[in-house]
Amino acid sequence: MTAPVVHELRSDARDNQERILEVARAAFASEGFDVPIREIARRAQVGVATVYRRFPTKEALLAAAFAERMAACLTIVEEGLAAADPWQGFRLVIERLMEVHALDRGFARALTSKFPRVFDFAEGRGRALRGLAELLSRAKEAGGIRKDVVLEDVVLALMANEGIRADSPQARVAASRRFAALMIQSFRADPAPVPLPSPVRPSLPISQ
Amino acid sequence: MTAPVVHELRSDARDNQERILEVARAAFASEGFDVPIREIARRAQVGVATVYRRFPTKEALLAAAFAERMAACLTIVEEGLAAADPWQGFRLVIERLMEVHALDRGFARALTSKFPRVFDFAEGRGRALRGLAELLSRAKEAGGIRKDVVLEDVVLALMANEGIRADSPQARVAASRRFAALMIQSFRADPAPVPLPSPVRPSLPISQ
DNA sequence: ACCGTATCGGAGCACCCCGTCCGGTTCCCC
DNA sequence: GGGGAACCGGACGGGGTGCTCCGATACGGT
Repeated sequence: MTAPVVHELRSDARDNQERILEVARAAFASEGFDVPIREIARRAQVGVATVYRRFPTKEALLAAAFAERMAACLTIVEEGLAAADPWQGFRLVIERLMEVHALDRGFARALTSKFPRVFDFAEGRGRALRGLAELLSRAKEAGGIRKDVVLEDVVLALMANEGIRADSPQARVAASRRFAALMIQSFRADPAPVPLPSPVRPSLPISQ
Repeated sequence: MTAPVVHELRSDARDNQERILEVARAAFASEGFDVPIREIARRAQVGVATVYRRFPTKEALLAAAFAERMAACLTIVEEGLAAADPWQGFRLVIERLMEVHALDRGFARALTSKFPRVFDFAEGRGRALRGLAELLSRAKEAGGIRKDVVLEDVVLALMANEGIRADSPQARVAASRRFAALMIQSFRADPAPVPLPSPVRPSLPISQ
């Protein structure tokens, strides 16, 4: 479903495919999904045609590269649903989703971009959103979250998180952590302010 | 300073320049700043060379097109500083800045992107940020905003706002309005939750 | 060791982008 | 209205991207 059939491949072809996927994941994660296929082929020490033989289009490569990220997101949501305290579960899910998105720019963009093609993203995204909706509903019922917060607000927050840029992945994660705390604060029903993680310096040249 | 000299231009050249700027502003606002120069020339009913004659590089055209948006941002900040209640001023500034950014995708991206070249953006951005810092400081002192909120958080919020996508400019503005309210809520020192504007549906296909 | 065949990989195609060149056109002043 | 300078705009060069073709290569069963 996610990875192409590896069974009947020759050994060198299998090695190449694995190397291509590894390289593609790393490239898309750090540089976003506009990395040229040629560049991925070069880094995987492989010809362009070899990439296209395994992944007939760039979109297919993107889908394959992001499949495990999507699985990670679904796992995060399910773990959140399994948490004893729905409020804590919700909080954790937001934090962890934002961290995944911060770690992989390409995945985040792909997720919130509407790809017309096959791309089983729609299905995974739908499942994740349904899980989020359920979690949100429970957290609201338990009194942890304002009643007037809707699922669309959570989506809004996740999209917004994607707009955050920073120079390094670490800086992005730190910024996302702070941002997650701020958003959660604004969702919270309990009026008492919660402590925030340490502030971060975004990539903008501030005051100069 | 912002617009090139118009004085010694022939009448047709002046007309063309104005039409190019108009078209460029509209195009960059609605489609982001990766609109091809050819396309702008076509819409302005002008040859490519004519665009390049007035604006020697695409960056120059961007700078010229965004100059008035930058002025608008500075005006917004100054009006916020002039407000009697620093908290209300801060609130209004955030809301209005986010609205401007939502209305002009290209400008938002240009602002938070670090252009290496001339681009007097750095100066305007610096002034805006200093104003924001002053406003934030006053609002904190007046007790409207949490003491642990720093200027970087405001920048974070503005960058995040840029990540919000929607199908139409109206939808973007509505989404930004909601987002601004959420962020302001999280900055607020007063524990009582404030009402939010009506929820919005982001461009993501939700639950499907 | 050998050979058929799956696989490889670089050259090549079609397209799009930014920015320039130069012959033709238009304005403006007299 | 006429001439010269300012101006226009399509064609062009250089570079980049997704994707394909086909001769060269390497695997692996015999």
